[in-house]
Amino acid sequence: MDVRLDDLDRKILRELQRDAGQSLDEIAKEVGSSKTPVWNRIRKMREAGIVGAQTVLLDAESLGFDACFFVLIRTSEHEKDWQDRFLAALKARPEVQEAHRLAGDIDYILKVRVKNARAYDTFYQALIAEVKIHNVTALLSMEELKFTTALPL
Amino acid sequence: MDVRLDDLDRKILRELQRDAGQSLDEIAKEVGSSKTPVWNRIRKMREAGIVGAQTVLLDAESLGFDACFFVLIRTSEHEKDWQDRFLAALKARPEVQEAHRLAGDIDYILKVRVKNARAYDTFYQALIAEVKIHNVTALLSMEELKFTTALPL
DNA sequence: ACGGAAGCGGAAAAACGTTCTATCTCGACT
DNA sequence: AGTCGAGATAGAACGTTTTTCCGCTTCCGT
Repeated sequence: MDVRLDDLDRKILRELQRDAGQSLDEIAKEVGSSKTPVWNRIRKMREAGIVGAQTVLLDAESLGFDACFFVLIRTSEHEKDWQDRFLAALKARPEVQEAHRLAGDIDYILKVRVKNARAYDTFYQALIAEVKIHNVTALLSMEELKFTTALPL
Repeated sequence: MDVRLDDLDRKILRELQRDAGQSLDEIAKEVGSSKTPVWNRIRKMREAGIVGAQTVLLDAESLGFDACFFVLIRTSEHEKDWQDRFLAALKARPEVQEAHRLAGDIDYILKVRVKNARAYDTFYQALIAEVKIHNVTALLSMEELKFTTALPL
């Protein structure tokens, strides 16, 4: 079920990333093809899991989300059970927008988006009450200089 | 130009975040309204800049982007001119998916998505050749535990 | 050169976005 | 309390887009 992508596929993906709202005709014109092949290729890439969710990006600030933290986590616990509970806690909390397990010194990094610093503290207290964490450093974002979900194809 | 959001607006935004591909009828049924108000409200929120770009999320791994780094940057330069050049460099590089200016000890954090560790090194060398940076720490992601662009409304 | 599979462009059918209009709701004012 | 007006709503109407279908071409293996 794997799909080998050619140049046309990549052009289509580029267009979809740029604006998923445009019509097939527009995409077809842009990539130099016609409607049917564009449609078939998108369908295949969807089935293959290359193309995932279609979404809109909302402006966090105008919705009152004024604080964004990057949270660096060190833990002394490395058993499976602890990991499972930690992961479940992260997935259950919508303010956690991103979570990565890292190589090296620091074990995890989270990106947490909340309404204000107090909301972050509430989140933080709830998290450390739920799972044991050795060391936490929070980095507060003052300004989002760049944000994109697009991959450079 | 500001829009005060009511409960219906938030329901619509929640649906759009969940799946921006569904039809107006589906959204209307889900939020308990009809097509026209849903359409008008989305249009207004678009104009107000609350609703931004519509995009698809692609699977980075199946497209060969196997490495993701978080880059912590300290600099000794804090003049306007340096900042401008640094910002321009970040915006020009598509592998930089996210960049924040931070409060405190560390000045900037970047999220950099590349095909492999070598590609990261290429990026890193190019960046430090372009702008003077005092200290850099790269955190390598082993596993993306969670990713969402959705805000918790 | 031939056969077959895969991909293509264009046409038809179904679904959808967008506009319009009449109706409804709700708050302000007398 | 009653009335008026602004703004929002449901539903129908219209034009566009998606999705399916089909015949044609291209390309590869034999």
